[in-house]
Amino acid sequence: MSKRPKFQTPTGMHDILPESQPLFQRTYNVASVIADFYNFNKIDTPIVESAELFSKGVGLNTDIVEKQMYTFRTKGGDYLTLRPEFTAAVVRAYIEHGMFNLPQPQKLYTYGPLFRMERPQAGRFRQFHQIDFEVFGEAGAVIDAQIIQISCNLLKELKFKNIIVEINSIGDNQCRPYYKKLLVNYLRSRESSLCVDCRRRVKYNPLRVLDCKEEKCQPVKAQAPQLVDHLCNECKSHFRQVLEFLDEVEIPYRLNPYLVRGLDYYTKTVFEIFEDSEQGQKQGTLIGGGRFDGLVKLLGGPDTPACGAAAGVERIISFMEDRVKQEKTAGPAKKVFLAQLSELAKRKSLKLFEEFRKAKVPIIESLGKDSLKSQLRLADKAEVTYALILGQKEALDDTIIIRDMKTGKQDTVRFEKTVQEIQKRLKK
RNA sequence: GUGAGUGUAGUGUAGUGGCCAGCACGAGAGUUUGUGGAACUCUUAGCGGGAGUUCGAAUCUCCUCACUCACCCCA
Repeated sequence: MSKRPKFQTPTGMHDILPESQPLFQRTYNVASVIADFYNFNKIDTPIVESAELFSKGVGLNTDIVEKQMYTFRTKGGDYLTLRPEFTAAVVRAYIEHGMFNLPQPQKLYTYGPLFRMERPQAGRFRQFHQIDFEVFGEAGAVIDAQIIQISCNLLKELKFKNIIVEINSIGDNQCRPYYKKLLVNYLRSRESSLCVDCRRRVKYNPLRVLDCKEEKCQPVKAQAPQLVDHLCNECKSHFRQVLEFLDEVEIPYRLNPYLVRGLDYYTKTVFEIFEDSEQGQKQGTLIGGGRFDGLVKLLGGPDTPACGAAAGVERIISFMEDRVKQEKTAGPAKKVFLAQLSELAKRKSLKLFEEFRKAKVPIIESLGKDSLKSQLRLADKAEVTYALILGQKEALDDTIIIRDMKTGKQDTVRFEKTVQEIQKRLKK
């Protein structure tokens, strides 16, 4: 790189430059249209929340809370945290505003920046964006399926072709504790065959062992008791129903008994959606989510079932980038360029520009430039259809030249008819 | 937090101990008088930083910083 600039974006954080704005815009637009169709209402929550909201909501011994939160102390002595995820914040809002008193279900969506202090790498940043959907007050398996369907539709609308849903059920407070015991007992018996990390995991987060990619642990994993086999009746039938609904809407899914998510609040259904390709493997989860029936109560609200999903905007966009390179990246092309020459013309140009604004005709100016040549060069680069040339002579005569940039044909028209004349020509 | 790799103008690159660190694209100005797209000319701007080895360092060593990638975990 060049001489290192004095100021740079902090590690893992990025400027979203003009050229990538259209992609973000498009993604958010598609999400909004979908959210609107499925009757989700938009909500925005603050970027900072009480630190405790996340430690309690997400879970004290999750990685996110343990080492990834940006937490700071206010003058008053409160601890605030840059939100590392949406769900806890949206749940807080749901409770705080008594939305449980409104007709259920309440469907909410939001999008914006999130912060996690991890080492950045492909598809992972310290400031990143998610689009988040949450449904409150509906316990039925249809909702789980619908959330997954919405997630898939979002990707489909953004032209993803080979997406695959991985799904699992991690039970609820009835069956999970029992299963955990079973698993721990099993793992203890095989402890010597586990990798170093997993031996530690057995103690504080045994489910995570199922996630381990160490070769050493694979055989142990393979023989481990599976959660699916030990679900209570309710969870079992819930899971079966979710799958039946997915079959119904023909969403391709893959059962992954090892899918465990890193956030403590999940119950029953958990899922992750990937692009089914090599790059997809590297980039990781595009959309992840699941049911969290205990969270509202945990955070002080009434016992309320809920289910949601969150989409990683940067990850989605990184797939779209290659595709979009083929398409035209330029924004809507402007059609008219205003070139001027001399002080008098400059003054009149300033006024003329305003008339174009009032008429809502997009136009590019070049008031800072003096030579006509460089102005026309700009007009050429901008690929406009017409250039307006206002020189000393025209300014004095109250006329203006309209140049057709394609044919090079020029007409002189009355200055006060400029906007009118351009509008007429653009209509053709 | 652990490990690996990379670091030359705005961008992409050449240059592995020694001639003013080249090239391309970009950007800006211009090639007689007020007219773009081509050509030509000029300008612009760089060895991430620091220390060391050496007569001499972009090049070797060390430190540091940054970026990238992987582990972990996740969107």
